[in-house]
Amino acid sequence: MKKAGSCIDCFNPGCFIKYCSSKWIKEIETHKTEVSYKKGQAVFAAGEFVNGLFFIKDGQVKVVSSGLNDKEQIVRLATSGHILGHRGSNGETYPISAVAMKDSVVCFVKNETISEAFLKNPEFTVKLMLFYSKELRGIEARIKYLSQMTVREKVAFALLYLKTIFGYQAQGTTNKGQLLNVQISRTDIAGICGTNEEQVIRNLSDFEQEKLIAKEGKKIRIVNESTLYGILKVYNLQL
Amino acid sequence: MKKAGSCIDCFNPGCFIKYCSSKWIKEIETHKTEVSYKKGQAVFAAGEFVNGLFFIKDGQVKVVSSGLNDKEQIVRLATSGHILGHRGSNGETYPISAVAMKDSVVCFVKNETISEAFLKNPEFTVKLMLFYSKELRGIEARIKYLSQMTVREKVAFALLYLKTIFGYQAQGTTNKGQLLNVQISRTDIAGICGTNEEQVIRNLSDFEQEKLIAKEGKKIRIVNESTLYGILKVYNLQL
DNA sequence: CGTGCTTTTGAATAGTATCAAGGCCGGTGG
DNA sequence: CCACCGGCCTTGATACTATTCAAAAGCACG
Repeated sequence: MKKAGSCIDCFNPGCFIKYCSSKWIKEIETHKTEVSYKKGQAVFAAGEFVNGLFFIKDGQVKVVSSGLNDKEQIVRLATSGHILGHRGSNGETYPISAVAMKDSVVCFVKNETISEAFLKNPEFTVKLMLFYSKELRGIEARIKYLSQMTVREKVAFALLYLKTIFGYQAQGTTNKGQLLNVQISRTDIAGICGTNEEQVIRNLSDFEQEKLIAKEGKKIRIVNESTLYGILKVYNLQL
Repeated sequence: MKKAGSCIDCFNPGCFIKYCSSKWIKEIETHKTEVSYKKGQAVFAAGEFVNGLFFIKDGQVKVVSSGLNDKEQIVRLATSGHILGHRGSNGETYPISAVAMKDSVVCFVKNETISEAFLKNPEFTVKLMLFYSKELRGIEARIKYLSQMTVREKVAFALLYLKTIFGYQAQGTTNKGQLLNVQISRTDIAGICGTNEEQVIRNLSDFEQEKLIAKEGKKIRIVNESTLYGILKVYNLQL
């Protein structure tokens, strides 16, 4: 952990702190901490006290909810510019955990600072509110897919969800599709789908045979995105 | 639809509008509309344009997402004091629908008014933001239950969710438990669970035999709430 | 006393989870 | 350099759970 650099010079264009007044950006700068996490490390864990708000400066994080016999459900995925851990006020504890999916840098602003910033920077607060409402919309779509889709559909959905959050690799584009910009285990994909490793593998193999995807090293190439969407068209989802 | 009465005199203690300055409460009063909906009527429907924000003054509303062959998933339940329909800005359309579960009164404030109110009333905005973050927490719990629970567990969860949102009837208390303050069809319970009518009925029948609940007219009496919670204890949920 | 709607029960089917076993690959140590 | 180990990935067989289909009973309403 270290005292962080300037927020004004921060390379992350999506960070909400930018919507504060310049006076308040400086205020937050002096009070925030910046922490680096290795792949697999927890940014926070279920049961810990909520002491503030996390802003992902650079990285990929999964928000997981550990349920029955170690089976973990991925509640949402987050990347640079996203917010983590604002789920209630001081004294409450996290109901879920956040784990780095690759080496990540996260800024932390403690409750007292952030609460005052909310009251003094309405535009900042509104942006954050809109972020939450967007998150809600996304998670409502996921509610539907978890409850009504077949496993095949869920796996297709998970791939498109990964694309929505993390996008494609710039250098991964060929005439045979695009490479997902994330390295994720079958178990974690199962965690997104609410199923198990084996089912994910079976369906990925099916997709590969149908030439919808290709496995490329540790990453997945989306060969035929529109057909993948087609699998889900009856749900008319808005990712 | 009619021009509404005073917000200051409003009997609904949970309404967020109360957090505005008195000047702004009057401003909102003059710009809002108050609409009554009959049971089964839509407050808004998927595909309509988002023009503002709904505040439930008095009633019970289900937010539904219609999916595969008319099977509808209940994304969340809302009651007096809750907010509906703030899922994006002007020009976007609702991805979901909101339907009155009983005769309800809902106040509507259009986008221009509410956006300005946000910027001028920081306390109001913060309260709303916290409401959304609380909603997120709730829906994240539901993600887990939809993906990992058995149907039996889901039905138990649905009953406790109904209790959390709508509570018990004041006059429904006896030494044999308490009456849920809502009239809901088996199909709608199935919509909460993400299963079908038949499974709900089978499990409700099981619960009745086990003396956890009792069917009383069109309503359900929770006879043994703690055992119902016990069914879900492995998930250590926070409702 | 039908008519239509919700609820209930049963039986057949399809889909999914679980269990078991083997393959692949990168790293480590002899 | 090769053999071994452990992690992740893959496949197949089996058991189970949930869905679907069908049919009938209960109930409110005109």
